[in-house]
Amino acid sequence: MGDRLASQLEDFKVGVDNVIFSVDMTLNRVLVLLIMRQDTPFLGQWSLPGTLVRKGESLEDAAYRILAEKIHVQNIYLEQLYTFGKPGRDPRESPDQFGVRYLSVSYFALVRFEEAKLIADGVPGIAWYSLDLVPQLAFDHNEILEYGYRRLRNKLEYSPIAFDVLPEMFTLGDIYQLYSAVLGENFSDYSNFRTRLLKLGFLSDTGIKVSRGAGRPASLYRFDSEAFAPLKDKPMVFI
Amino acid sequence: MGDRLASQLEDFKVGVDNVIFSVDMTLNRVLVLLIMRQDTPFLGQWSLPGTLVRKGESLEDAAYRILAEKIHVQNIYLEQLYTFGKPGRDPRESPDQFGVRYLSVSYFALVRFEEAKLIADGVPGIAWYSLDLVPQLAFDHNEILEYGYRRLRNKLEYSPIAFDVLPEMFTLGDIYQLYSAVLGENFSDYSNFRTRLLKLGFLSDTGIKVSRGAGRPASLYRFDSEAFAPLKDKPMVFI
DNA sequence: AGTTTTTTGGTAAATAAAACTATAATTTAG
DNA sequence: CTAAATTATAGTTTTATTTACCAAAAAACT
Repeated sequence: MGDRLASQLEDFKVGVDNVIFSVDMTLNRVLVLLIMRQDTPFLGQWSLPGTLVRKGESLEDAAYRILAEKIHVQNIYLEQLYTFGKPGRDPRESPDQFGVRYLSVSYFALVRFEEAKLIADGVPGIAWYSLDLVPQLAFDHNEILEYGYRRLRNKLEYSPIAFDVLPEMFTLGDIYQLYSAVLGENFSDYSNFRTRLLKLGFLSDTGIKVSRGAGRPASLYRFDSEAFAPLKDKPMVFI
Repeated sequence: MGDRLASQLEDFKVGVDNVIFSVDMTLNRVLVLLIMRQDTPFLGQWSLPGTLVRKGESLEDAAYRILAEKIHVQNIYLEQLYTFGKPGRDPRESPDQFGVRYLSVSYFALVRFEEAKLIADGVPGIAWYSLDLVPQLAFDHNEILEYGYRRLRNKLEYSPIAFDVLPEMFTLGDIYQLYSAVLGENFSDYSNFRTRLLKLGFLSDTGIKVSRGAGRPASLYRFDSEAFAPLKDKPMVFI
């Protein structure tokens, strides 16, 4: 930083776009939250929920603001994803509208499906889309979503983010289902997956048994954040 | 994106700051490139090499422009690191200078020390700093550097970035030295490190032997990018 | 009542990681 | 010039982990 010729510099508006994932355990689908745009450009088209950063607002604050505007939910996992800034990525950057660029700082978020109540106020549409049914999105949002999905897959392998989309209590089969849905079928043997997971030492058995259709009833487990805390920085493998 | 009240929105200048790492194999030190600032704010203080993004320039282009301005070098590894945008991170964001924010998109770069010729034109200072001797930097650059160093350590474990800082030809001992310098002493047994590395299958022995002081001469190896290409997306462990 | 389904708790074989040993080829010290 | 020290290389052995597979338990389904 420190160019002399201010006239050469670009002026930016900075947007924050969120890739908000969730999982519907009953239908076993990975979901992403989409908003139907009510403004030009791309009016009426589906897009990632986003906003332009306001005065005095940090990027993360802006990301949380969108989240709070669109869904009522307790637990939110949020981390920065990537920054997209290719010239021309936003049609508002028309050459006649002299020297305004639109940057998008994207954030990656996870919420629990059952806890998340969508807020439809003021937007013509808001919906959880199954990942395989996502339509053509506004701007470069398909690319951003793709980036977010890659992050989701990667982090599932070495980080306990699954427990931010799973319900508070879950069966080991639920976790396996989630991993299968994201990482593809037969990514690992179920029995081995179970033992590996339990050996990590931060899943506590509540003792409560639930029957889901046929088969022996399963134990409900809970993520024990106190048991996890000291392991936070140790490398661990989930798959 | 799509706020109605344009007056609430912040106007940004966007900067790109590079965390450029290298390694001096003879002294076995990890190095980062620093620039002495010739402009206010922080005039005369050391900082990461950066620039403000120009009209029509992509973020990555800006990152490459800095690199090209500061060092002559063939091979460059470059990837986006993180975006820093907390209000007040740049003193030029004074409340009187109405509503201008400074965002920094940081990039992570690796170059080969012997091949990299520093270009001191127009700056009062440019230097490779050993990581343990880095002074207080301008802006939030110490934080950015810390972030970059974490990325360096992480990527060394599962990605072949070592070969972007090592010379074209290197001994297995060189790699071990590099890993020791970054990851700390005795991170692994040398003998086991060797066999693990060779088993990955993309280091080719040139047959050339070199003597570095005492001891049996070592074979020079070379990173075989063709042998690596098909393994690119397979998970692999270096340490 | 018997079959199917799912959870659960295992074992055995294959692989990989960690610890360790020995030898080769050089430089350095005496 | 020779012995000692040093570093590279090539193993082996032991231990731990991963993978593949098996079987009983506890429920639903037919």
